[in-house]
Amino acid sequence: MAEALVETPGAAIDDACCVPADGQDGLSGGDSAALAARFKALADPNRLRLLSLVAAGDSGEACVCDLTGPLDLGQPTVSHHLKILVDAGLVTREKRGVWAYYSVVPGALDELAGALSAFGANA
Amino acid sequence: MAEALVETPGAAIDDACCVPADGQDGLSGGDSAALAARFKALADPNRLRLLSLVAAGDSGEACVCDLTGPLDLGQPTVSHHLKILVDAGLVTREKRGVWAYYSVVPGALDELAGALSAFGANA
DNA sequence: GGTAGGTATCGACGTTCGTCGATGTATTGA
DNA sequence: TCAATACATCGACGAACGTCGATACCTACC
Repeated sequence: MAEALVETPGAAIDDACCVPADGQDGLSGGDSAALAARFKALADPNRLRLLSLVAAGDSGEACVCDLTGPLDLGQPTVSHHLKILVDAGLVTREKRGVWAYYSVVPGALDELAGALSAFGANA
Repeated sequence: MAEALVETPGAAIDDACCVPADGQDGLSGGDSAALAARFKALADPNRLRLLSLVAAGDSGEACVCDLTGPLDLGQPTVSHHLKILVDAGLVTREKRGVWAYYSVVPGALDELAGALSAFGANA
């Protein structure tokens, strides 16, 4: 890191690039797919706001009717986004009576944060 | 930039759900859009593998020809994905001679990781 | 039983995304 | 000068996504 200048031109420039391929450096296909699936659940502004609202809820939870108002979205759309967050393993659904309460899965976001930090640690 | 996460903790439950939570509890629209834009850049398995390969490169950098092989993608597609990562501010492009070297922006992924941890801290 | 309210699911629509082949641009070497 | 290489851009195609209205499901209350 921190070496901007290249090696001397001319000599090592013939086939200097395109050498590595020394085994599988990066993520495996399965790992990248699993990670990407969870990042995809976070790749929407409304879902991020849902997650924020749920985490800021009274005891870390909120019901659908609390979430339709601040988002300017219809109730089916909010329910759809919540299902995506549940399928990604980021929030859980608990039905109490008529209402459905959503809460953030403990550690799920920290796990993703750790994966991100691991990327930067290599640089 | 994307700092302020949540304030104004929710109100107490009366006898029912749906207390409108008058203020803006969660992320603002702009913050959520900015965060979602960067998560969207991570929401693809091939881009995650690109990021991993770049970070695992020789001095934290790699050129396009190093990346087309392990990914089973065409060169235009790899270039397209790299452009998305550059536009998201996650990697930088530096052209040296004929080759274009990509490297991970220091701190960019840690910033995202911090935003994720802030979500979980509220639960 | 019947009614009312909260939530999930379904079908459809327009938009965005991922991928590719073809082509353009820039740099190197003969 | 010309040819070759490395990379970016363009145009197009199919698939997936976000949103909505309509509707079905389920629980509570009369």
